[in-house]
Amino acid sequence: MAKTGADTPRERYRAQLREEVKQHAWQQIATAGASALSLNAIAKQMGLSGPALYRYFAGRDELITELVRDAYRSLADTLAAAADDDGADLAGLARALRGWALADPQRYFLLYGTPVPGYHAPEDTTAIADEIMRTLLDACAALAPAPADTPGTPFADHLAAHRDWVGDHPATPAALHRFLVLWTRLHGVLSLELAGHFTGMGFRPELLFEAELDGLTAPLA
Amino acid sequence: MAKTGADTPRERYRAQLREEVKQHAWQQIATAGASALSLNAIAKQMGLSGPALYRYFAGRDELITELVRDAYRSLADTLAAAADDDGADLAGLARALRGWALADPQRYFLLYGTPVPGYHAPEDTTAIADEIMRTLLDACAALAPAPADTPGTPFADHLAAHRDWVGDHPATPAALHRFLVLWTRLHGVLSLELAGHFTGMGFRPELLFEAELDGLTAPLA
DNA sequence: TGCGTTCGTTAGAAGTTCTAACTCCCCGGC
DNA sequence: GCCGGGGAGTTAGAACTTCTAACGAACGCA
Repeated sequence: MAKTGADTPRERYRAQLREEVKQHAWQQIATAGASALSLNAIAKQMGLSGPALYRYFAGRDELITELVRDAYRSLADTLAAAADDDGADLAGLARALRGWALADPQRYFLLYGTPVPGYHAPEDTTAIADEIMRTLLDACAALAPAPADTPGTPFADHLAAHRDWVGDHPATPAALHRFLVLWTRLHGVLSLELAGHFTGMGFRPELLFEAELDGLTAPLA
Repeated sequence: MAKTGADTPRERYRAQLREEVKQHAWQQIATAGASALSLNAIAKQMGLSGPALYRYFAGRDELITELVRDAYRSLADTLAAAADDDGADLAGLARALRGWALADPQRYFLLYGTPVPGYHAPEDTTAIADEIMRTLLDACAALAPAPADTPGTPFADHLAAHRDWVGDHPATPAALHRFLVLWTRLHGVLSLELAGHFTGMGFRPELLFEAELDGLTAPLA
């Protein structure tokens, strides 16, 4: 291997301290949001003084990038585990996504919330994001094994002509459409719920989530 | 009237300067996001020096609250105009919402994006938000005039028992369900599109939006 | 014309990110 | 076993931010 990481004791210490910083950062993000993340405050919490952390992170942006990477990784692993457990069952995946989002709303928002205008995610983080998409797409493709004879929706026809983004995935246009609908509908319910737009309305958001899920396992309208 | 506002020339000047500050703030938000909003930078742009703006806004939070209020007002007016033009046509309302969001994505995110953890919207802004919801709910209620005989979805049954939030609106549980589905699905597509999660995928997001809209005018699954 | 309100200013406190320079100690080679 | 290099942590400081306080000056109303 090229860079195993934990070679010398110094590198081990370095990795450990980086991990500790990230732990404090998550705690801070969960309580005050990503925009309120302060390297200074983290340093003070750890008993260090200000600029010490700049030995470990080039700046606030690199720390956030690292957090984004970890969050994507966590979600990808969670969904992969759910796919293994339930045999790529779509409802199981959706509920795993919901559980993951509810466990730490700010972490979900860090990935799928309001983007920071200047910030561009590095290549490797988008690769993990693609992995997440592929897990969901697999489940959609497995749901309707052979709908090649059905004509598909008009939007599916459009997708058939623009499927570069799926690479060599053997999903049918109908499966692609189902995946996009799955993604956007679940995100719609989840993000509004996490943002608190349903509070005070009295009804239970999880029932809306389940209702949307029921519609997604049935044929699309 | 109690406070007409533009009484004395001083008050007129005051209102005008407040408006000018907000204009610069929107410009700044559109390019760098809401979290990067700087009163100092706005003052410099206007040829004033730092603390001068504190005569007009108690602080950053009050400015943001004012912007939120204006954004809600703008969206409410846009939807109301669309409802008048198209006779409360649901598709027309949805397209008006989409157009409004695309015109200034950061403005949409300010209302429906990642919430600021510490911030709580004042009473009057939530009142305008309710007005927006009511416009959409009206269109949903008008779409299916008398479906009282149909049993409705399981989630609609749940809504029938928890409809305090609609006040005295005469919408059926099915209409409530349709409204929530409309809102969450449109927000799902819109927010992911505005956040750039579809860029690089090649397909046209507006077709996905229209496809979801087609499903919403038909009976729910 | 004069007085008071309000405006805009500068000064300054407390916070942030981040750079620069300095000390100190630990680890590895000899 | 020692001794030098490099990494760790420190303080100082620049350039920002929000926001308060105190000051002069200008404007408007009576």
